[in-house]
Amino acid sequence: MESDEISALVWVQCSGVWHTNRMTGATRTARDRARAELAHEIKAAARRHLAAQGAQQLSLRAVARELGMASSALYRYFPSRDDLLTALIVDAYNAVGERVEHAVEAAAPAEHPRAAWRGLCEAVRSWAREHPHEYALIYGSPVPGYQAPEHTLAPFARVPFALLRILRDSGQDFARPSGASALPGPLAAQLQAVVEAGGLDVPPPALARALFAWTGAFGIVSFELFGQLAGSVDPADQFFAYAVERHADLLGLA
Amino acid sequence: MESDEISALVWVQCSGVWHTNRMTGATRTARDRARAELAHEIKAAARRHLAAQGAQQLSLRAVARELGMASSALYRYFPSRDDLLTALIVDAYNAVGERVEHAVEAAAPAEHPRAAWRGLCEAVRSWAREHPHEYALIYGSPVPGYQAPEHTLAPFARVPFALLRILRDSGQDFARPSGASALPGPLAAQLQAVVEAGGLDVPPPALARALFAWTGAFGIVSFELFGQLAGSVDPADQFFAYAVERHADLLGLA
DNA sequence: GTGGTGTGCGAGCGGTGCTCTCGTTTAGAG
DNA sequence: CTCTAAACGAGAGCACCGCTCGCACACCAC
Repeated sequence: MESDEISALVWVQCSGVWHTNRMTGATRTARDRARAELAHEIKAAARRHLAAQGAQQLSLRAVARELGMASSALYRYFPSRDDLLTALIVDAYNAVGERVEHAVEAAAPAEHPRAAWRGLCEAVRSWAREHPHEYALIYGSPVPGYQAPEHTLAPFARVPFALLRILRDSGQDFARPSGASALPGPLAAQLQAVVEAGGLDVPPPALARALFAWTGAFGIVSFELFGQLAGSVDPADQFFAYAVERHADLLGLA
Repeated sequence: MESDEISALVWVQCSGVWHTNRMTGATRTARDRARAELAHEIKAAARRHLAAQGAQQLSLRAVARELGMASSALYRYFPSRDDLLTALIVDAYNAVGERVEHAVEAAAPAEHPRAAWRGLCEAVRSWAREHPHEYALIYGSPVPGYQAPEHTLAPFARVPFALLRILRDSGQDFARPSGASALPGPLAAQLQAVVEAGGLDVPPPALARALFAWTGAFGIVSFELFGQLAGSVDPADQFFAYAVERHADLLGLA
């Protein structure tokens, strides 16, 4: 859920000062502890504002007011509004990732891969419905010109990696063509590059099915949260469950 | 593409003045013509800014500056920034809807339903990639607290309706169970209500498959545009084509 | 003509992100 | 222990934002 270490690292990188982090390892000075605590409080207040009104309305000045400090003091902790948002993005990725991993774990993925896939999907959707503004922050339209920093990559990848682990442990025989026709050449090559770059242990056809299921599930959740399903299947509980089963079929999960 | 009649109607409703529209029917006064022309120019300038920097950065004052007028004068035409954005949303829905309808039409949907579905998907994706900020405006995270006005519904429905027309004209025998198991009771009931409310002519199982394909295709386009596919299948041409074919299979399109 | 109405303009209000300066406090080196 | 450099919080200020209001001017129906 929290990722203060990562945020602290970001800040230290921004200010260009490294010795404070290197010095004694575990024991920190009082100032460092106060700094970490205040940064945590800033993020907590910002997260409250985010949950209440969305990223668009998140105002540094309002956060500073709530904390009883001058707005300019916030810039000692987050160099810009975008950096604060990035910290919240990382936290959100970790929150949904943790929720998903717990749900998958609880379903005993090796024995019941289909139940694990169901758990993954339900975890994503329930978290999204509980934190719609945080979901919109990470899966909605990005801030124009926003480029995700490198350290957001690992938290971002937790959900798709959980899906790939389910597939890997599902006991499928990936060598068999599994009835589906072979992938077109260019797609197979592209996916093979992904497999090698990411050190994955599923072959391209399974990766293609995983991407299909992943994008499909998130497509439904996004449409539901962003109001595109209003007037058709809203609430989407039943339709989402239906789609999850269809994807499970396509994934070959028993 | 344009929808100035609708926008004009909105404004007239907002100002509460109806006689100007009723008066002579076709012939308008010089003032009315100037008004419509200027409203059109405002939207055009706003669309340029939207395309250049996104909805977040769209500033009424900047639009006014570009048009050489005082910012307060804009409020004679659009009561608020949100109303201007709503006008752009309607235009965007109509733009993608028109593009999709042309693509479907060009594919002779009755004879080649699968090609029509391909055309629909490629039209959506190509329009989205050409107008990413406008796509984000309508399919990304909505402005917090934003409630779509009634008159946005018809433009919004053009794409899903095009898909339903393909299905209806595809010559499928909807009476046959088509191999798939029956829908769960609650989902069937929910979809039946949708069918009746919308006057649709496809049965619930086909509607479920249509929703599945619709949300799936847009899920991929959104993920691609919003950067979620960076590092895996980006650009997503090959994967998108693969997903379109899988959905075509599930839709039963020959 | 004349009065009502639509229109553009400028000033202004409260808000925003962000910068800079200034005094204070603190941590670590000598 | 002293001294210095760094970090800190506060405040003023800049440019910009959405939006409101009052005021002139131009138009149009009567």
